[in-house]
Amino acid sequence: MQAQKDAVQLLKNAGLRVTPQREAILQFLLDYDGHATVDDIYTSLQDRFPSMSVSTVYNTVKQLSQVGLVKEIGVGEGASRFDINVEPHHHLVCTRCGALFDFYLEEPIRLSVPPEAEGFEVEDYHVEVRGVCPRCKKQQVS
Amino acid sequence: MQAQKDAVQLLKNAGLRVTPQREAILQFLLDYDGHATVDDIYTSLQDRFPSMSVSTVYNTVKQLSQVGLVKEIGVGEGASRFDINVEPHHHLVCTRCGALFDFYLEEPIRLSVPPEAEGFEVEDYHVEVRGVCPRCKKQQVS
DNA sequence: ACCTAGATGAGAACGATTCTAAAGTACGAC
DNA sequence: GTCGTACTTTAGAATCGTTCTCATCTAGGT
Ligand SMILES: [Mn+2]
Ligand SMILES: [Mn+2]
Ligand SMILES: [Zn+2]
Ligand SMILES: [Zn+2]
Repeated sequence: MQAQKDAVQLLKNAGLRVTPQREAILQFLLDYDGHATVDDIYTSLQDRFPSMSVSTVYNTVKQLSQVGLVKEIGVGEGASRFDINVEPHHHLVCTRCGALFDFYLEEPIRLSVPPEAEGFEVEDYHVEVRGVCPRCKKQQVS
Repeated sequence: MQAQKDAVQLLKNAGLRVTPQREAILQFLLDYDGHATVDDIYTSLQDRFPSMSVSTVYNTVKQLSQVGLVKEIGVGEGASRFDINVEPHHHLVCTRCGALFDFYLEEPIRLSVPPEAEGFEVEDYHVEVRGVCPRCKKQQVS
């Protein structure tokens, strides 16, 4: 009885037109275990959509973000990553290999806003924890 | 008796060669109230160094970061910003105008690391709070 | 079946950053 | 003070991720 993660239905519910490319991109993200870049998506779908443009991937992930089906994560260097996990959560970033891991805060942050930002209206926040992932730690020389 | 923020001395102490460009860039950041981009620095020093290359600014801020004299802040879209405030602190980012404000956490975060990231070695972290700054709130239509 | 707002595809354009290679300079050694 | 050399600067090309343009195509309502 649990909500089926059907790409077509999700698109329809979001009020987006269902195209083969959109369906494939959303399905890819639903199946993908991790935080895919546009290029990850693009290359993975080359076989099935040899003529799909990289613009289409950009357009699609942007719209999926706008309707809240995915979340864009821009950490450190390089390309944005797209996260099918849209719950509020945060990320560990490996400074060696760029790997990303989800994590959750045990309690929400409490911040002291400086006078010059008095009245700042908080929408949301994201914590980026940098460090060395277990895999890179193992391979370390030192 | 307080530590003089002399650009030349800071460079020497950091073991960096003192060049006019470096001195000017570091001095600019010391005087600048905020979070300057490479282009901010570059354009502001055009008068004094008409032939300075943008590469020099990139090279210099990278080295200043490496020796810990400045901190590179990469929030959201657009160009990196460079922060002369190297104490651990975090940022409010205006999603309308891009303005950046410092803030401090009242207490350090406590995170629950998922099993697949077991053993992740934390180096540091940065909290990016998105929202609407007081100025943009005032100008708002709604 | 038809119409049209919206989507796609190819490639150009863009902004930020890095790279390259040649010419210039800081600074330690003498 | 002069010299040598390792480091720095410069201009421009190159790269990377992303956005834009516009002609063609199509999903989905009528
Ligand atoms: Mn995530
Ligand atoms: Mn700051
Ligand atoms: Zn790693
Ligand atoms: Zn603002």
